[in-house]
Amino acid sequence: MTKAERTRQFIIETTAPIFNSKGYEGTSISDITAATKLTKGSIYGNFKDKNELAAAAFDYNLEKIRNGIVSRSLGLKDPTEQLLVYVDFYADVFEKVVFAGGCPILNTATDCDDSNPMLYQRVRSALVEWHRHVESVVEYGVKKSFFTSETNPGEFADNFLSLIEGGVLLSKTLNNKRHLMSNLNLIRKMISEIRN
Amino acid sequence: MTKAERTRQFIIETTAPIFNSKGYEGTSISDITAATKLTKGSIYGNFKDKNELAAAAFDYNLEKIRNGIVSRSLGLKDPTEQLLVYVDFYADVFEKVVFAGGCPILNTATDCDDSNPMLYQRVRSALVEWHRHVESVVEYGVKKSFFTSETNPGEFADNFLSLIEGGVLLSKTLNNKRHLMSNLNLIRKMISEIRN
DNA sequence: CTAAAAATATACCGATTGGTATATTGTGAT
DNA sequence: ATCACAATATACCAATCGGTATATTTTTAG
Repeated sequence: MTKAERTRQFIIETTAPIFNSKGYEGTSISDITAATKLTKGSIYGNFKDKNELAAAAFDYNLEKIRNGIVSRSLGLKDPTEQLLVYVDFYADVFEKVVFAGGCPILNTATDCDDSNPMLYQRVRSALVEWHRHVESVVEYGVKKSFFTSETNPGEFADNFLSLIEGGVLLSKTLNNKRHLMSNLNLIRKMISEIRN
Repeated sequence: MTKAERTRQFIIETTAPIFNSKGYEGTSISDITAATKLTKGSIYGNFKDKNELAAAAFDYNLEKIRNGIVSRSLGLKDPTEQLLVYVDFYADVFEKVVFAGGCPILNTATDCDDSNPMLYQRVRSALVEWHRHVESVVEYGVKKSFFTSETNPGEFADNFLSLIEGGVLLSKTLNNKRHLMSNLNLIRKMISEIRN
C-alpha cells in the first residue's frame, strides 16, 4: 500500500463518523482538515471533490456494518439463526453505532434529498440489498419448510428492517437502549411465530 | 390578526416544508427569501434568527400531524379504535407527508446533532409525548380489560412508533408505499393479538 | 388626512463555504 | 546521494453564509 493509498484510507476512516453524524451539507472541508490535521491540498489531492469523499465515507460506514453481519453469518444454514444474527448484532453494537453517529442508512436516507443523487442512489441500493437479503433468507426458510408456507417474505422483511431502523432512531434520540431492545424482542417473537 | 402576524404565519407555512426536506443546515436564508419572495429585512423583522424560524417551522409541521390524529380521535372511547386512528391516518396521508418532505420527527431527529439543542430538545419532547400517548392508550385498554393483562404498554409503544417511522423511511426512500402498508398490517395484527 | 410607528427593502458586514493554482516538501527507485 | 515525481502545504479565489444598520415604504391610530 503506497503512501497516498494509506493517506486516502486514513482520510476516509477519520471523516466517516463525521459525515455520518453531521450529514453531507453539515460537514465542511474545515471539519475534515481539522479532524485529519491535513490541509486542503492534501484532501483534494486524494479526492476529486467533497462528493467523492462523502461517497467513500458512506461506503466505508456501510461496509463496516455489512462485515459485522457477514462475519457472524459464516457457515450458518438455519435461516432462523441467520435472522437472529441481525438481532444479536444490533443488540451488541448499538452503543458503537450511536458513537459513530447512528445508522448510516437511516442518516443518509434522511439527510439526502434529490439534490445529491450520488449519495441517494447509494443509500437506496444499500436498502434494497438489505431488504432482499432478509427476504431471501425467509424465502429459503419457507421453501425448506423451516417456516410456514403462509409467511410473506417481503412483508416480513419490511417489518424486520423497520423495527431495526426505528429502534435505532428511538434509542439514539431518547438515549435509551430499551426501545431498540423492545423491537428486537418483537423480531424474536415474529421469527418464532413463523417457524414450523 | 395584524399584518405582521399574518406575514409571520405566511413565512412559517412557506418555509416549513423546506426546512423539513432540506434540514436546518441545508436550508439557507436565500432559500427562505426565494420561497417567500420577501427580503432578509422582512424575515429578520419577524424572527430573531434562523434558529427561531426553524423551531417555529418544526412546531408547525408537528402540529399539522398532531391535529390530524387528534381530530380523528375525538369522542373515541375504545382503545382499539384509538390505536387504529394512527394506522388509518398514515395510510391516508402518506403521499402528503412525503410531498412535505417526510416525517418531521424522523427528519429532525436524524438531522440534529447536539450542536442544535433547541431543535433536538423539541424533537425529543415530541417523541416522548407520542410514545406516552400510545402507551397510555394501551394502559387504559389493559385496565379496562380491552387488552390482555400480559400486554406491555411500553414495549407495545416502542414497536408501534418504530413500525410507523421505519415504514415511512422505507417507503419514502424506495418510493413505494407497500413497505409502510406492510408495517401497518403488522400493527393491526399486534392490536388484534392483545385484544381480550 | 396626518403623523407616529411598524413592517419591509436595500446595502452592506465579516466569516466561511467549496475549490484551485502554485509552491514546497517527502518518497522511492536508480 | 541524486533526481524525478508524487504528495502535501500555502495562498488565494469567487460565491455564499447568517446577520445587521439604515433607509424606505406601509400600516394603523388619532
